Amino acid sequence: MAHSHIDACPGCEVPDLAFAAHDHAHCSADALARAEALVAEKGLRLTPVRRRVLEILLEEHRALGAYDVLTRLAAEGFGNQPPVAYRALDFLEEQGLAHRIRRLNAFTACMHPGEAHAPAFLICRGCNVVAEAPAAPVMAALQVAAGQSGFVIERSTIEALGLCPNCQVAA
Amino acid sequence: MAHSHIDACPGCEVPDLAFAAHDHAHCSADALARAEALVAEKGLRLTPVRRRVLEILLEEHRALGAYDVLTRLAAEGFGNQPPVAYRALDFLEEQGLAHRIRRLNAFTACMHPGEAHAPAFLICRGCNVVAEAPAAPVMAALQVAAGQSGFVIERSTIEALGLCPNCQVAA
DNA sequence: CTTGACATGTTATATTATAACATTTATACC
DNA sequence: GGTATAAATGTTATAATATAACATGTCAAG
Ligand SMILES: [Zn+2]
Ligand SMILES: [Zn+2]
Ligand SMILES: [Zn+2]
Ligand SMILES: [Zn+2]
Repeated sequence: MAHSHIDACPGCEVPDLAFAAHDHAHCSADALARAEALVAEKGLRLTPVRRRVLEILLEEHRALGAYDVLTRLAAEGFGNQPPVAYRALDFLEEQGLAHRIRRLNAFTACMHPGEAHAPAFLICRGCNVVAEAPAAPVMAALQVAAGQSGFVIERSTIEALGLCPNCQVAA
Repeated sequence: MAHSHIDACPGCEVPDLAFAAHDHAHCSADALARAEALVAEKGLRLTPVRRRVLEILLEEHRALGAYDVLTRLAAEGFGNQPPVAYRALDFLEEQGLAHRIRRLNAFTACMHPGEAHAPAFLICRGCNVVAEAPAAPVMAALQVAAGQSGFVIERSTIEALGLCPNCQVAA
């Protein structure tokens, strides 16, 4: 690889910078490479459909609906029925390579697959960009709130809707 | 009212106790009374459908799908088409009398309407109970995470899926 | 009592998601 | 290589969730 990914890497290691101008080709290529490594390591297969769906999601810091993905797949000669898209998306989500954004009924690529992370998302209603934010403190606070009633958290959904810096200026 | 609601009131003022045995008739009656007061104060109308939908949601600490609500309404002589349920649910949500649980595509009554609160939800996958948890610290942490990238939060979704104390024992 | 705003009823359709089964493709073993 | 096995994909059909658009009804103000 061209450089260390332990260090800051706009739009990739510091995903909040999804809102800022950055070398997105790098984001995308890097996430794909990590995904391939991760899947190989687990003895799983990043088949053509799965890989293509991931590439499509990686094109932008946005979330795509399953049917948007399906349209793209169909145009490229893959199956054109919903399960084709849903199965690939489900696989990617299970492997932590994509995330479901519940507020949007849509999916977005994970920009740092392999790193243990409980994701929190910032969704801009102006430009539709979706960014992953550092969620450890948020999760910790949620654990505390849950723990007070003896509730054990298994999965959590943390999504914030609002305006990114650019879109605040525009408004 | 029978007692002060500033003090602790299981299942109502301390909604995490939705998981515990409590006087739920009290929960329900109190939330409904508050809702009526709140709506009157705003010069809005808690019409028969809206009121009935709220009552239905208040029956249990669970979330109901719009079509579940619709079935109930239809059986009681209200309209039997989706907009009847969705409009009432949307009204209740806008007025803070009900909350949408995105993970479940369902709606749950707010157990302390009128109090300013950014809701966080604990969803038990064993018994399907949904509890509101104190979310201020969670929101604060999320604000910090968002603020670092200049993102301004307008609305947020915080939902945790897991097991309540009872269901942990059962498992 | 009429007007205007709000609420409800109704028809139709859009959007999102899954069940069930057939077919193909890749892997494991001989 | 050739078969058994598992995994993935394709396909048909349908379920579940949600909204657009317009007609009708209700209510309170003037
Ligand atoms: Zn990028
Ligand atoms: Zn934006
Ligand atoms: Zn209760
Ligand atoms: Zn439970």
